[in-house]
Amino acid sequence: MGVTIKDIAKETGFSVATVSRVLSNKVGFFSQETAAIVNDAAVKLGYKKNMAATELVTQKSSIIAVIINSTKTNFSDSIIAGIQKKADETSKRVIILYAGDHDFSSQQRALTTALERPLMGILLLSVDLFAENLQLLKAANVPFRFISISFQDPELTYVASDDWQIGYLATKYLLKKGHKRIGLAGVDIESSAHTGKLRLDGYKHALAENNIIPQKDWIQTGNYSYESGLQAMEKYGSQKNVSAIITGSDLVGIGLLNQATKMNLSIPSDLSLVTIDGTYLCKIVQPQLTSITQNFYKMGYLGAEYLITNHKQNAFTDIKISERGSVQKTASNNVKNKKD
Amino acid sequence: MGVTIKDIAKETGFSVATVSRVLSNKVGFFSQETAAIVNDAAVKLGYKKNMAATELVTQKSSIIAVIINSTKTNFSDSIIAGIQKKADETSKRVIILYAGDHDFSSQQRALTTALERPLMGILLLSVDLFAENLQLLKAANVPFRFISISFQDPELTYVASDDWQIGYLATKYLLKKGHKRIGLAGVDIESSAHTGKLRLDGYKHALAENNIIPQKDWIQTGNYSYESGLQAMEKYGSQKNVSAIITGSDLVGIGLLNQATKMNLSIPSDLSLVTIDGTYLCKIVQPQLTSITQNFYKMGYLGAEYLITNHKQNAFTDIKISERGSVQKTASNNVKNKKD
DNA sequence: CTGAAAGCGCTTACAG
DNA sequence: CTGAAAGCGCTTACAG
Repeated sequence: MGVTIKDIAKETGFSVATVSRVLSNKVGFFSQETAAIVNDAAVKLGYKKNMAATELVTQKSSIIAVIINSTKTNFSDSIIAGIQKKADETSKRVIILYAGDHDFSSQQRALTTALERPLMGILLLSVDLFAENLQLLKAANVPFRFISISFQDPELTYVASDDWQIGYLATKYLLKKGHKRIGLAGVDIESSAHTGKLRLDGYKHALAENNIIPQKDWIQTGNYSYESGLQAMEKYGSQKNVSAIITGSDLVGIGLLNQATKMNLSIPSDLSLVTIDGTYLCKIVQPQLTSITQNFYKMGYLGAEYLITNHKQNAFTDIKISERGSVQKTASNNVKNKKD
Repeated sequence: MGVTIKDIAKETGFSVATVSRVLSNKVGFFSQETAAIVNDAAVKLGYKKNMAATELVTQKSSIIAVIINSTKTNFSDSIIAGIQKKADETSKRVIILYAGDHDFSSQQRALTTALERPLMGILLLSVDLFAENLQLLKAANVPFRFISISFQDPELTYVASDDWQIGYLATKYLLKKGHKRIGLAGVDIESSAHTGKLRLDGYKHALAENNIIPQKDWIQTGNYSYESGLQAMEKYGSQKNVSAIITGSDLVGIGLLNQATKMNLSIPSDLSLVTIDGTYLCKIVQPQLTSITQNFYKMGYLGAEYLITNHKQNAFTDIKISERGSVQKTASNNVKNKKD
């Protein structure tokens, strides 16, 4: 159907071997004149390389497969931008595969689609793999790395934020603002990734440093979704057991914000909010949300780099506090409203 | 490296031909017993088909490449979900390629990555292709179809909403609510896709039916972005030349909403808003935005279907009005505030 | 610097 | 129902 190197060989009188060498730029194996003739012919005939053939014979590929959840992880765009950047710099190709919304067969489909062809490696963006699918991945003998979530399992390398530090930092920040009754909402502590658990630990550690023992109802777990935010706020209730809340994601933060408004609590005067992620969503709500901001772009960039260079270590990317409008300093009125 | 059909042939004593037939399920070409033996061996050896080889020999592929902008098109998830659904139903594979943010070389990279291998077809999600890249695509002799934007060029088939109807419907809706000074903000009328122009036409048509001639400053074009919304609202100013505004996308609507708040205008009492798209963003802002809601999931589903079945016609998916909290009925106070 | 030839892992007429 | 063989479009030792 299409134009092949054979056609170019015929057109130019060179052998397919020479044409191949020119076209895949095996420097030193051809003269400039030959190259010019072959390249001209290629353009003239509208040649396009069939990578299926190349991949078959070389048994490798310049393709990085990125597997992502189809759920609203509004930060994946930044991660992908980072991956794409590194890929461009190193002449790699990026294809993206949707793995559904924590759905076993969608995950498997994505994985299979990726593994069915030669691949440079696989990057998984906050995909919490089912055990069987993880086996599939491990067995495939293809380099892979997780991005934005971390694991205990030493076989599972990752680039992520230091989630313990995130929990710790957010809590310290609120403590410094005078808050003592600080909630944590919407983090997932059931997942096989230990992101949520780490954040919880960091949070507890910071509180402990200030001799505060969190009440049970200060911690409202969830799954990082908008709905988790709504539900958490309902649980907190309007009695204001807490004066500030750390939310597990921007969407949780917004859910909490909206539910609070519905309960006639106003942010930040009645309740302070610090959200984890710091994506554009923080800026398009009112008030804008103060966040522990993750460097998603860098995560992608570094993830791709480590995959390409076959680096084996885990890595953390930087986090920072972005002050916007959802946290208020509080002095002593903390204790006043305390119910217990 | 990996296990091949040759290994299975050796293991089972059958020829590679037979193994191939079983594994690719060429019914009628093998007995059940053979199938059982071969399949068992495949599982036992951990066989994984090398699609590069299959694609090379069959000269075709079950892969649908989806090309999307890396910008915040927050509806692409729904479209992709629709595509994925149809693909699953018909045993097709979906790979996604990011085409950057209206960037020539990113577009080209995405296109090339796709075209470099056998492909079932290409779906382009609101990608406004540069002329040269469009040539590349047309020349490639691979079926393709645009989703969510439409064109005049008969070679460019699409599945989208009827954008004229969107403009018309939104305007009619506001007219029915008593508004007479109605703005249109954030639509792009420069693009090669004529989405923006169509919406503008529909808007004008509806106004004309009510003998209203839009003032020049009622129409503030843009590029569907959050910033377009902010800027448009600044242009409208607080004098309230308009009593209601139709916004070209949810992000435009939110930008407008936030800028209006900053200008001490309250929605909907001072200004009504109808946004076009109706994604989840409409529900996470306060007040929630009334929208002309597009059926993105269906767009994806239908787009994939038409691509697969080689259907040549364009198609429109349904639109509907989703009433939330950003439009107020107005009786006569329209004219009072009018400046001119 | 160039070419002839083998081979990557599959599929599929053709013959039986 | 099964097998031998050709071939998809490339790459790359090997020989010159």
